Amino acid sequence: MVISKFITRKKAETPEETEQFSQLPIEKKERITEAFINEFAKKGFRAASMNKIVERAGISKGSLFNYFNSKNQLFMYVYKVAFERVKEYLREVREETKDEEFFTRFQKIMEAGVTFIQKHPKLARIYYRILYTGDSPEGATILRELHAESMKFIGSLVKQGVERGEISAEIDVDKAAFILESVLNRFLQVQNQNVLDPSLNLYGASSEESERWIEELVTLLRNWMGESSNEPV
Amino acid sequence: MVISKFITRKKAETPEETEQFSQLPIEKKERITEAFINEFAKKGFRAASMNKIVERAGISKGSLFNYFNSKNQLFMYVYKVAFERVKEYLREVREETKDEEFFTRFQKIMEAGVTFIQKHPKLARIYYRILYTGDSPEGATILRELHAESMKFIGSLVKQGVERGEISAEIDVDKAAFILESVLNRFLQVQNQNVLDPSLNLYGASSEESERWIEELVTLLRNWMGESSNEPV
DNA sequence: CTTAGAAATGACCATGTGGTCAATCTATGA
DNA sequence: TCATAGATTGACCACATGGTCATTTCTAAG
Repeated sequence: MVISKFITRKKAETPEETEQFSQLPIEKKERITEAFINEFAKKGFRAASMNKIVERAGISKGSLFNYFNSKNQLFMYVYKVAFERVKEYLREVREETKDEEFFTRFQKIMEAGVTFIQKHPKLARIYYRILYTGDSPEGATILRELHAESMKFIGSLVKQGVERGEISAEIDVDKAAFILESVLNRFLQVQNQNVLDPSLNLYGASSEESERWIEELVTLLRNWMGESSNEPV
Repeated sequence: MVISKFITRKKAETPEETEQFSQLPIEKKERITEAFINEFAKKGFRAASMNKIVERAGISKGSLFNYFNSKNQLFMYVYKVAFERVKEYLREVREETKDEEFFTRFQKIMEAGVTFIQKHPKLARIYYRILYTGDSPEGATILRELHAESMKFIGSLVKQGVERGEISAEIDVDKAAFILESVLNRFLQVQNQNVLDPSLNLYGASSEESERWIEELVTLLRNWMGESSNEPV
């Protein structure tokens, strides 16, 4: 019966939405997508229940499996949606802060990150979940892409900062990018995960509190790595 | 039948090992614990299968549920074991590097982290998993404790560094600790999660490569925040 | 109003889950 | 040798899972 494995396979599993699903009325599509995101954000991939999703979305199971061939494909679709939104957002921020001085720019990027998480906490949860559960191998692929983009983004900022003389010229660009990316990532993480936040009181903090934190962090970083710093070893 | 809920409850669920389990021959205990760790590291809490664990450990299901009252309690036990080992390790490193200069100390701590992950990759996986799955609420409690410890640890290092004049005195200790902790954490994360490592080539890197990376990172940090740095704003 | 084709449905399936417990085995002491 | 108490077992349970598909419902053209 090995052959049947190949014969009965319906379609390749792509992250793309099925034709049938894409042709649905927008309102219904959105309601369903919302239900997907909620369930995956709450439970992660593996524990997410197709039955619950069906229930939340108010459609029948048969329909769901007409729209998507498998749980995996459904997840890939959700993930792709989230991914696109994040990329879009990154692009906007980069454009908006194009002419700012390096550290001001970095500060605004951090603030934008906070805003994004506050606006889309569910998507953030999905992102942070997939990172470590590693449930869905294809998800990992997309994630790698996303992360690479983020590193490239920060890396280019740093390089530009050096060229403009806003950052000490002798600095190792890659390492500096790594450090900045670490701080940025960690900060957003703490905003999103109360587990990590026993003493900082940043989880669920107000925008004002977050912004003050960011400002102080950036001030610190600026004094450390700003171009007026001492000569390197 | 609400009452039965309380009457039939066997024991409070503590992370402690059961009396019965603790009295097992050490060899058997270790074999079983190993099986636990393997399964949880591979699948995470929710997807880990008690049946598989039983199979791996070579014991019967009845025995397993004699040793631990529930999957949750079993997980708590495993987690506690891992937690103790990490704490123990942290303590050692702190003691060993007591008299070093701040940045040298920080460097050694990073190296120690890498070593730990290389020695106990499974435990690291469990740690990184539980972070975001949030499956087990009690697990989150322990995790918070661990993280708080790590922050306290780095915080005290920084304070000491300032007192000794190895770090610029005007620096905000909390923020500096946050930054250092971010970098440390991120670095270890990248070592452990290939998803995060598209360009850095640190995942599964040799000790030598890791150490060179660490050295360069620390050099950078030292030049930025070392006491010979420029005056703060 | 009829009817053909598409869309939606939910009962159903095999499989796997965490957890139980009466029956069996084992080791010790008399 | 037997009796007894504790440890060990695995068949068994109710339930949930992802996925299927024969049937019903909807829709729109003739």
